[in-house]
Amino acid sequence: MAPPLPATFYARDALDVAADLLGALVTANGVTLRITEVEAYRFPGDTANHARMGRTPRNTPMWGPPGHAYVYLCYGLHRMLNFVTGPEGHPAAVLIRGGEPVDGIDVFRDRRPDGSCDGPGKVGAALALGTADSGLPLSVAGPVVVHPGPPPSTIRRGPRVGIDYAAEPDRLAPWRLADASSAQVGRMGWPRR
DNA sequence: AACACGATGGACT
DNA sequence: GTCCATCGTGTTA
Repeated sequence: MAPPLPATFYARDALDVAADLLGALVTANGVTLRITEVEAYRFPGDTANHARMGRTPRNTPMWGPPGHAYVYLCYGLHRMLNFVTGPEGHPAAVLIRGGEPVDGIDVFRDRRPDGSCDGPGKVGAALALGTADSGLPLSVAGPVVVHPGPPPSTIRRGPRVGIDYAAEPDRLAPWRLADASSAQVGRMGWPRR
């Protein structure tokens, strides 16, 4: 198998990294997903970014070097997986919003009985992630690893979802990207095809 | 110390 | 479409 994506892969603008992550393979706790949907959270000037108010205990991994996981608890229930991007001290990240299971299907089926993995909370569940995984590197053997994978033939772009608190123009910025031909993509919020 | 709320998902009308 | 579970986190006092 090809080596994991190196830290230099992540050391770029989050939007560029997001596009190149579509098709990549993320492995954790016995399941591998081919990434089908992502969202970029940029810096500076992105009022949807968790780091918009500065450094806090939760978002500390975002301020560290690229190529690390940022996992946080949402609504007290869902663990959301992000990949830290950009140089150290630049708190940007890509949220992994969907994936197709390509390995560990039996385990995946135990965690996602209906087979769907078309939302960030579902990705966290499918990979059995916890906040203890926040800050771990992605480019070396460990609990969470990312390998290159076959890119989509067509990328769909639309505004990010669940960020009504953000100011214009961030709220409408088309920084949500997906494999246009995958079924493991959230249905809501896309512009007309 | 109190409090409001969320980068959601599942159930239900 | 609506409702709401569930709790860590950040902000405010």
